[in-house]
Amino acid sequence: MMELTRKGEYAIRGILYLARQPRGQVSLVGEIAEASEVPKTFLAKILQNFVKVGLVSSSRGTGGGFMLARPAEQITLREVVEAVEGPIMPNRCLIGAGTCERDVSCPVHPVWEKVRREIVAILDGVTIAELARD
Amino acid sequence: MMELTRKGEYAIRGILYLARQPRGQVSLVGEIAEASEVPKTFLAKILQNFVKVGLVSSSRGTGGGFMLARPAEQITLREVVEAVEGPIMPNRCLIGAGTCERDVSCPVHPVWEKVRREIVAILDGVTIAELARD
DNA sequence: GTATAAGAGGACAAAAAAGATCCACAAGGT
DNA sequence: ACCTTGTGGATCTTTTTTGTCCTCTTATAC
Repeated sequence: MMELTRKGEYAIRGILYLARQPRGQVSLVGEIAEASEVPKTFLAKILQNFVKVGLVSSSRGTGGGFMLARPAEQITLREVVEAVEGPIMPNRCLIGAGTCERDVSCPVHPVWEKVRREIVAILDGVTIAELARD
Repeated sequence: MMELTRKGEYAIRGILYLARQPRGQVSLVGEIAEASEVPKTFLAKILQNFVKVGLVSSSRGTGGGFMLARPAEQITLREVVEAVEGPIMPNRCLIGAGTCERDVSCPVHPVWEKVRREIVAILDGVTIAELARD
């Protein structure tokens, strides 16, 4: 239960690689993939997610590649995880058959909400910079 | 990411049904399934899990069925979830390709450990009795 | 002791999600 | 033009989730 997927793991590995490069240095998918031991084509998709949410910037053609779009100190672990896994959402909720659209008559709803907030708080409190300096 | 499965939801619904029955009253799978809107055969499996970990007791034959093995006040949400989903484990860990058997050289490990502890603490703090009284 | 009424356990099937790959295309550099 | 590198879509495989079925065991009732 409640497990980070491979995609999430790969995402973290990938962004840590970028965070460890000298400022302004671009890296190629292949290079990141090899160093992080992540399947190259899969990592390419992950990097696209990063670009889409503005965590990473990319450029094409010769001399192109990827680099962080902001300093690693300003990227939280939560952003990285959510970029590839979507919003943290431990519930989906129960009781009766209802889709449980917001608490009404669902006793467990508040518990999951609390869990969500805690996880978010923890992940928001960790920056990629901290993690990158091992 | 980090989502409770249907099985977990069904498990909670099922045990809440049992918790709402008068002390000593046994319930049939079919009855619990219908009231909780859970597929009967699937619920049967879930109840087996409960029996295996000692949360619920069962008896066969005429007049048989299921009932809580202990008062609902002494059953935590965590026990229910773990009975069907296994231990709460948000990581599986990263960095390099290693299986990451315990922290050595894995910067994110402590973060997942913290997440795990928080979730466990929250779920341990909620009893089925509380949830059952709606 | 035979019929009946449960749950137990295993095998299996369908559907969904995760994990991974490929290819045609776009954009930038030489 | 041609090469290099990312983009986006389609597709494929594997694993996990979700769900069913069938046979066996245990217990009660007649």
